[in-house]
Amino acid sequence: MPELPEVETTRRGLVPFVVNQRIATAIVRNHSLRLPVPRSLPRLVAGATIAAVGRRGKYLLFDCGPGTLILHLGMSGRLWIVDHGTPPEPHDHFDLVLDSGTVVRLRDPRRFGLVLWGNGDPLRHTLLAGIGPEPFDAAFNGDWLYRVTRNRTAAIKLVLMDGHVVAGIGNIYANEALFHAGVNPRQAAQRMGPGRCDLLADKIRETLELAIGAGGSSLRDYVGSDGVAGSFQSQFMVYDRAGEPCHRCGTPIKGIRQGQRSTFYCPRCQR
DNA sequence: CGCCAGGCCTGCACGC
DNA sequence: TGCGTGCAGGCCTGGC
Repeated sequence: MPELPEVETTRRGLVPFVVNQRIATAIVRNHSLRLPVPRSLPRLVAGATIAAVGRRGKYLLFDCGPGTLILHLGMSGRLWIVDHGTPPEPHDHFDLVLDSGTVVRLRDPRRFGLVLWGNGDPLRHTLLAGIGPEPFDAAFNGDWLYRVTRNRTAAIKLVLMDGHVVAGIGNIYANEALFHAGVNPRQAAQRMGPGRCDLLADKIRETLELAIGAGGSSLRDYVGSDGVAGSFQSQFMVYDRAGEPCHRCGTPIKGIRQGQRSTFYCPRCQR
């Protein structure tokens, strides 16, 4: 599901509908997400005005003044805008009802998502405190990547997907960024030299930027909050292309398993 | 039927 | 004894 580009697309789609809007109430139809939705949530958000919608990694942060509504879309979560009175469908677990008559609705069939409340600085919340630098932050660069990969014997792809190393990169964009950097996903992280770390950091940013520009990738469940499907999947170079010819050199794309996840790469372009 | 799917936390075993 | 590390398992539904 949604990785950084999809969450960022969602965030941008929500902003015009929710910023400076007052929350009338919240409706929790199913408390059993990856962690229980707090029983007190409706009481906490009712009457608050949403000052901003932020993002940290794949977490969405609704700034409600003294506290923050924290949402994570998990694997199959989708957040979008419906009119007040729109009947909920199966897996519509959570509504944020605004005074304006707009409803922010969470649908998440697999229920790996999260709806939480954070008091004070949301970045100090246990689940957010340890997240690595944002890819578009100055703190994320080749130097950082070089530093955090020292002594890491794990494959570079697994390290990229570790949220403590860099925020927001999941399976799709790890695969895609490694292709664009010409790095073999099985490469031991510690064997990446400074030059390759620089290149990889650049390609991560580039890949994510392009995906955000395309409104993210629409696979299975994901559609942007404006209801418009993203189109970046048409630009996938390797993801889900096992056996198909590399767009650059024609060599069949390889599909392997790493850490119980699917990896795709071009054995010729990625060394 | 079994396997796979965009995430990520926890717990365990291991080596230093 | 403690740490970093790296796996496996778990949470769920739906599609093939």
